[in-house]
Amino acid sequence: MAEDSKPVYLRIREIIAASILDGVYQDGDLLPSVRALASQQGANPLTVAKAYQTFQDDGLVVVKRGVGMFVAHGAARRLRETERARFLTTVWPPVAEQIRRLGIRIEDLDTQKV
Amino acid sequence: MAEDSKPVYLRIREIIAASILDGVYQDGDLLPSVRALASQQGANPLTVAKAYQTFQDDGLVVVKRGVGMFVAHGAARRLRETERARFLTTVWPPVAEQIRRLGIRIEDLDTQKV
DNA sequence: GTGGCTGTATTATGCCACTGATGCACCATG
DNA sequence: CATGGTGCATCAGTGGCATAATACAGCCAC
Repeated sequence: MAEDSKPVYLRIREIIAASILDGVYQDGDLLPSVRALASQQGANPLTVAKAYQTFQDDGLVVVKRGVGMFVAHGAARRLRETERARFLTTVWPPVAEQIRRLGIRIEDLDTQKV
Repeated sequence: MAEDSKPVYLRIREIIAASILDGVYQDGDLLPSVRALASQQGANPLTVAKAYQTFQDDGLVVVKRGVGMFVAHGAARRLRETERARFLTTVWPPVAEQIRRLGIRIEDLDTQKV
């Protein structure tokens, strides 16, 4: 009843973004091919391509046609900044309101463990 | 690019839930009619009805056909419990992970103000 | 140059959630 | 019983998403 079943291409986008943010793929690294990631995730190559497309639009990945997709220069830093801004302005406010409304204490939330 | 554009019936569901949790409508109170809430929210009556339907399924609102919808007995308490459980198991974990991944400090988040 | 790997364009199809318009069933009030 | 308010069932339209089957274009190692 929540937001579990999001579009596949957005799910895959988050997987890629998380990998970049966590440093699995660093500046200049070669990313998994659309076909490889597709078969790994059990999705259609075009769906994966659609996920990659969103990063291309933001200039976070560079395409070398015939070779593959590479992490753009400073992608992790830029991605972290934009995601951080998006989180603070879009994600957090409703979450905070829900915390207040439900009477949840901050101490009850594991903020270190995860 | 986040979860801003959710289905209308879920948006309206949240509005109703928030009103109940905040005590705007208490046990036994008459809720706004589907048509009234629809015109107020600029939505279709059926869309509002679909939102109300989710509450009926959980026994949180009682329908008196030809009269209106009423807040069920103990609805606020039960709603708070289920929403709290859902928040802790479904909503919070990914949020916490994002906080960690983005390197956001808890002190940066307004948890009192909102 | 050939084979094999990349990303991409094209077209078509199926699916499902969401939304909407209309009409009907029910009830309180006078 | 007539009126005007309820909720609800039915049918249909729309759009986004995912998949599929091809085919094409670029690059590299051999």
